[in-house]
Amino acid sequence: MSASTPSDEGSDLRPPSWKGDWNPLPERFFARGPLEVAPDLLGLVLARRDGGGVVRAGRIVEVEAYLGRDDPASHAYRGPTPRTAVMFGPPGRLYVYRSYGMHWCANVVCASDGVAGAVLLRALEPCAGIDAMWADRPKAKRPVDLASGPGKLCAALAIVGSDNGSLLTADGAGPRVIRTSLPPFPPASIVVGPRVGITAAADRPWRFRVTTSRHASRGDVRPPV
DNA sequence: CTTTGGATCGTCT
DNA sequence: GACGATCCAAAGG
Repeated sequence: MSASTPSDEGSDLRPPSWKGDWNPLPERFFARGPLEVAPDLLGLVLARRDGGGVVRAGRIVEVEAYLGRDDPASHAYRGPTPRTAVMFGPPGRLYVYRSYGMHWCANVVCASDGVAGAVLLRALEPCAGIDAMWADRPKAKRPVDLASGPGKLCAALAIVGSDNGSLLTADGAGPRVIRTSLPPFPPASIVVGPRVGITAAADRPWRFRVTTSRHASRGDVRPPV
């Protein structure tokens, strides 16, 4: 009809009905190049159970691929250092670093042992443990503020420096990447663009995000002049 | 809605 | 000593 219809995308108004599936992805999922792993992460769930049994979880809606020695924007570009050692280790771990002296950011380590590569987790659509997320994101005003950015995402899931190097493929508590019964995002809803917040190699289109989710971070870069 | 500037400190030069 | 893979509040349209 011609009458204005309210936008009923649905996934923004209510959290997706995650059924509590707990199937951590195996190491072979991560043992590929970051450019292959990054788009495959969209629609999967990042989850963690903390000591109190509270489960926090959210669908991944935005990521960025960071290569190793070939990528001037990567922390691994100039070779391993104490900070970046995890990126050069086996796949399926979490690489956590501190950003601007204040925030934590989390990456999934890819590729093979000895080869650096990672995917930065940039935004989640919260599914579970939302009360706990609000508690750890006191400055958030709207639900889309809870995890729409790499620093916010870590705060929402209580990811901190001591999670650096943790094994994503294990059973049990801790951060995990989980395949769920939620339907995947259709390929047409995934868009590719330049990475956010970098100066080196800023033209490489290695950011992947789900356009139909409003939980992705801002930062679509202006068109080139 | 957009733009701007400040916070804050580990890491590497 | 400089620089961030960021976030937020404030101010202007």
